[in-house]
Amino acid sequence: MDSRSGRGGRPARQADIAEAAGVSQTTVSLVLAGNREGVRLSESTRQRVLKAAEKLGYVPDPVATRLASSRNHMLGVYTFASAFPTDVDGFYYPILVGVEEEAAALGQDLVLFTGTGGADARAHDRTTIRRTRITDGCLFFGRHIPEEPIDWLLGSGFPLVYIGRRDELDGRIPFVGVDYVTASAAVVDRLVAQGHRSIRYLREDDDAPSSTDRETGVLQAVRRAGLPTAKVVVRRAPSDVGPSLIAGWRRAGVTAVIVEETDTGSLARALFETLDAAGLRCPDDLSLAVLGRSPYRPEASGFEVPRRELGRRSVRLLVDQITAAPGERRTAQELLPCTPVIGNTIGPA
Amino acid sequence: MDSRSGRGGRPARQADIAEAAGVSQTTVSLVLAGNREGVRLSESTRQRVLKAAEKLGYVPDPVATRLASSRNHMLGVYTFASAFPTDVDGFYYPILVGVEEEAAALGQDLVLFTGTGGADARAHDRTTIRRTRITDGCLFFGRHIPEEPIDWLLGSGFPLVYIGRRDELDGRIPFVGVDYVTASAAVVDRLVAQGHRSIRYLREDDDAPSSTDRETGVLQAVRRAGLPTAKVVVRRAPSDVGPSLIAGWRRAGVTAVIVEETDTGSLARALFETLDAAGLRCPDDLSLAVLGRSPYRPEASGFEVPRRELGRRSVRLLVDQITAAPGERRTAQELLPCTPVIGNTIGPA
DNA sequence: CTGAAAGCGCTTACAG
DNA sequence: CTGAAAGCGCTTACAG
Repeated sequence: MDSRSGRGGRPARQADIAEAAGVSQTTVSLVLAGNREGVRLSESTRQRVLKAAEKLGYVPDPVATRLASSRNHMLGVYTFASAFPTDVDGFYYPILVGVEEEAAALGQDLVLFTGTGGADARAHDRTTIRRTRITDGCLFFGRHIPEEPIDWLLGSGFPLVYIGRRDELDGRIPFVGVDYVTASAAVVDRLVAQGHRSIRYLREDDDAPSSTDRETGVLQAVRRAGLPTAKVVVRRAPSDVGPSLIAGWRRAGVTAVIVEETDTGSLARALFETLDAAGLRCPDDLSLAVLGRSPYRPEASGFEVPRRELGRRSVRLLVDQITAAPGERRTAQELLPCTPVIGNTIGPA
Repeated sequence: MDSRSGRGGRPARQADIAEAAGVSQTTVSLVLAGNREGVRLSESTRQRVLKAAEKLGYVPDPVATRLASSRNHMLGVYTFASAFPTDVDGFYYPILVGVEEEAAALGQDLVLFTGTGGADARAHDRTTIRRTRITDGCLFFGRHIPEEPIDWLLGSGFPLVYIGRRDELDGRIPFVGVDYVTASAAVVDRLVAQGHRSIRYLREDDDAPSSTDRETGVLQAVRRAGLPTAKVVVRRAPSDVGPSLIAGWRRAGVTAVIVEETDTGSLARALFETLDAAGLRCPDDLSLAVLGRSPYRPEASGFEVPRRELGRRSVRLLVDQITAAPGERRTAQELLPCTPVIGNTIGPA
């Protein structure tokens, strides 16, 4: 049995222990903090304090601890995506799973910053973003990034890691990204090896790094194959993907189409639906490759983004940043390789 | 342009604003807190303070706010389940989605308490659980509940809501649960209406309320139908579900089997696999009903647990508890109805 | 080896 | 209408 609390039914504090053990509150703090170097306490005092703490059912107040010291073993997760990953089929969910796994493994709690009302109504301003400072460090993600508040956070020395490559702010943003360039080039290589000479790459009309990198990889490989790059890249909003686009390609002798699958997922989907509606089958009528795996056609050829690993590594990098001495903290940026997906939509030209 | 911070590059505090505006820090706090009743401030002071705050890019420190006051608009999520919902197919994920949606709608951030290392190694003791107090209130879930720390939290007046019905601690635990009794009885009614007279109910050998309630509903309906209840309930560990069990039922003339789908999901799965292995088809050879929807056989007849709604309502109840005056806070307990699933595994006896 | 004091950044009576 | 002071529960120099 224990008394379960300090005076008045509230949870016991260090002061209650101090009183019970006949020592100062400072001493209690010292004892409970464990063996900090340079501090020596008599064994008898230690025991008395420990016993009193046990008896009173003492548990440190995490809020006070955080205010007075610096670490609280909480990591933030903040998203600039239009929808927080509440969607079961969402692009972000596997990333979150990885984040959660690694956080648990490293003994960190997670704070999901969702509280600003509807995702759309949300202003990613400084006030909103500064709330992340309640944590030891924060993970950010989303296709686009508001530079000002991130700059501000970074400038204040707050540890953060972006999930996804970022080149804003003179490359000062630490991130764990995906090597879309290499993966995308490999897809083109595969098509070329199958004899395809007239290829189109359908991409979103939106310049997030993940899209830009895919395009870079595609063009690199096209050039390397000695093919003309002029008409390869086709920018389209999902709503502008229709029968006439496909018909035009076929007239031009196009034999393979590549499409990107991003966090919005709608462009690839629009293409699949248009192909289906036109009665075209892949790879019989046309070879198809997807840069990233689509839930609507998981068997398509292309590559898979290591989303879970992305989450895990981001957490590890963030914890590294938090742990590193502020002086020696360098901008850490890493890229993860994608896994090729053989699939069944690429055939000979 | 603004100076972005107080002196020395650190984020601005109220004291910095006070200095800049030539008022006291108290006044700054008063102004920024908005219109608290009984406090009147001259418009000119207000404006000066607001202007200075804006200029310095002031954002309140949530930790300090929480320590000094009581609310910080963060809700906790804590699980006693053996696995935190990191599993994509996990039972808990839809609940979490509901929690997140509603939290966002109500302007609350979410803290996921995952940080105690591996789920199994985790000791749900007071120290671990008290960390939830960093939030305004916390959601708990999992089949089993360690009474002592929950009692302790409850006793300290900390708002909490259990996701799932609970009758421990003399019914003092607020919860949002599922009406398994009614839903399970309805399933039996359906079987009886189809002429089934010899029914077996396969359940886990584990007494969580969700299992107990299903059994209660099943037995209620069996009794109501004037059928013997003696042999209806069969308790089995998933590993003990095999061909001999099924063979025995068939010899005994059993025409319908009901199985529960819980958060572990393994018992229903074991049954499906055994039926498949035995080459039995439902409803041709045997009618089958699942109490809860299984990802392994979503088309099975039975009912669907309103998991997303469970999450949403839990958040609402929790926020109600937080908002209510401590005195008038009553134990709030509610049960949600399940959605019947017609399915294709029930046929005439 | 131990304690008194200041401080983390706020809120909240309590005075004027 | 505004300010000085105490307090939330800790940690961390700084003295002894």
